[in-house]
Amino acid sequence: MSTTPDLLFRTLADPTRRAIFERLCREGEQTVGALTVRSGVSQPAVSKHLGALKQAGLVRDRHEGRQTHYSAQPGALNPLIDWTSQMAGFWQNRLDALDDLLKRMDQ
Amino acid sequence: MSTTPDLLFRTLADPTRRAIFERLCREGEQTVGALTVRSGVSQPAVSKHLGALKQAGLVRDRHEGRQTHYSAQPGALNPLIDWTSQMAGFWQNRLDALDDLLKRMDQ
DNA sequence: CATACCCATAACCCTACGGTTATGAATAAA
DNA sequence: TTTATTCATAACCGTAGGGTTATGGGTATG
Repeated sequence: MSTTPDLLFRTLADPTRRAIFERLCREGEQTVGALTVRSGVSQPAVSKHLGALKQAGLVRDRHEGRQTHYSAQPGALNPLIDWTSQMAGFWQNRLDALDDLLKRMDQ
Repeated sequence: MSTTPDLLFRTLADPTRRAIFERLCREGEQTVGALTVRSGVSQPAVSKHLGALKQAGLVRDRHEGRQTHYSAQPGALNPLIDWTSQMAGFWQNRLDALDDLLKRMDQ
């Protein structure tokens, strides 16, 4: 039983937020300041996006002195993977059923 | 090169719309009227969602008399699958690099 | 022809939410 | 201790978009 992918889809729907998550996946742990550079938005905006990503379980934070390091938590993508393969599975099942039907009609 | 999953994420982010797509995947082709029943929203709302799904390539429509039949187009999920495995891949690469580093330090 | 049905579109409303600036708490540096 | 830095939160604004009702075009039915 996979948990609902609802929050995951909503969280990843925003391009800016998804870009931040992609950077964390590609480049590993980053501070808020580092993520703000070339994000195209202000530091508070980045903080809010990181908050949303954290609530969705997509990132972890680690405090060190006055800076906060964020890192991706890729296991959180599993419900998404489950959902897509489930959808593909339903499709395949109906294809198999159609195949069966055609075979029986063929006899 | 996978096409951008942006439109896909945005389209699937809405629960009502995603529920319609799920029904089409599970139960196969449906008319707008059939989809409206138990969708929890009005017929125009369903039509708008189907329009969005169609624009994202997630469904196809087929006109027959005065009714329109919609069916899921699961191949359209491929960019999503590509994106998730790419993210998982970046993660794995960085893990491998760390592993290498630890091995070299161990010598 | 008149009527009923199915769907799409238009016009509108309202909320969610992504952006901003302002500010403060916590920590490092002078 | 004073000053500077880093981040999070608050308060606010504007817009995108999902909901509704109203309506019309196209097709089947009486």
